[in-house]
Amino acid sequence: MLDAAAHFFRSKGFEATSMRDIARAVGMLPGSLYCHFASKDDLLAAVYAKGVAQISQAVTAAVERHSDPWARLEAACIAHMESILQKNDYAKVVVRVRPGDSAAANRRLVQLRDDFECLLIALIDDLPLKARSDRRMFRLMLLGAMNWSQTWYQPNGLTPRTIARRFVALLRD
Amino acid sequence: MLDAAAHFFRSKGFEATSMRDIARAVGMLPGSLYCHFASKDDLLAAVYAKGVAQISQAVTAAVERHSDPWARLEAACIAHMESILQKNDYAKVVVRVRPGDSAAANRRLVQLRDDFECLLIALIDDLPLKARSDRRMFRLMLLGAMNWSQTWYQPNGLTPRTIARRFVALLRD
DNA sequence: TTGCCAAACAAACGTATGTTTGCCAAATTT
DNA sequence: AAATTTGGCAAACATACGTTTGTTTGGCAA
Repeated sequence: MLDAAAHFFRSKGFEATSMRDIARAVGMLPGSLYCHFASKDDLLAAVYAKGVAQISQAVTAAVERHSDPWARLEAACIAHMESILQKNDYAKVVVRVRPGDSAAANRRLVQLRDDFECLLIALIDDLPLKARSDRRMFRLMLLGAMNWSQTWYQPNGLTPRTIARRFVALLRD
Repeated sequence: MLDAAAHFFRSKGFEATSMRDIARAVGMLPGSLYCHFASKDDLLAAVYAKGVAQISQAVTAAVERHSDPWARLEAACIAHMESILQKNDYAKVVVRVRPGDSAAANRRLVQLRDDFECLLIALIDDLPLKARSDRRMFRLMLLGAMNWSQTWYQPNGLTPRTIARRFVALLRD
């Protein structure tokens, strides 16, 4: 059920996905979904949480393999890009669905996103930048560029890995 | 009617906005909207076109006041950011609504977006970058960072103008 | 064998959706 | 002054929505 929900949320968006879509995909009747989730918003929250967890996990695992601050940031970006562009639907939902799309689950979704962003903040804090550099702006620029890539990315073009590398390179040089 | 539609499309999204919402806002009955627009998708296309036109207009006007390539790009970014963050609802809809949200109007919306992006392409082509630089990546990074700012921007924080300047500065230095 | 419980079914709930129809008054054209 | 277009009203259309209800089923523990 989570898989089906993630699939539709990421491909059609939250509002455009109906409980009937999900039920049909898993071979159940619409009402049966409510044995497992109290509401559509709850279902979204579950998918969203799993998505954030997967991104966080991929990023932390990638970061641990490096010690140089720039290498760690690059590894994080590669992991992030691969997660939201090709890995699976859960991570994609996190970028595609706005927390505000579900008034009921809004707070939980924002909280999940914020938790994840702490990872990036720490990585950028470790960077040897000029004293004047605006690290917050650095983060917002990088994360924005990455997340927006879901809009234009095509599987037959550049790989998520090289896109991530070039983004980091553009900021480093 | 366009104003009301733009307002709801930008604040609630396309799917979550009903024709009744728009009709109520302009003091008409739902059916009366169809005297002016053949469908909800047509209404979106009209709003979207006006939004793209406003951004393009603001950007070209700003660019004309400068001759230095970097100054021109910065002016363009400032105009873009002010358009999509504070000016009016039409421009905001262009960033908020995905062309795919309306299957019927998809092609027209994508076309409009592409037309606008040509402006940025030309500006970046004029930049004195190292020969190896990936200008396409440069553009996607900058545009992505700017468009995504709609997610985190708060009116009481940094102004769109300074955000744009810092984005450009991060890429130049 | 009994009792229980979770999970799913079958069917409907009330409401909201985009859209269509027939009509009418005011404005515009002839 | 007559004819015609325009723009909106009133009401309904058919469908889709998230959710609830009462009931049935399979499996497990006492």
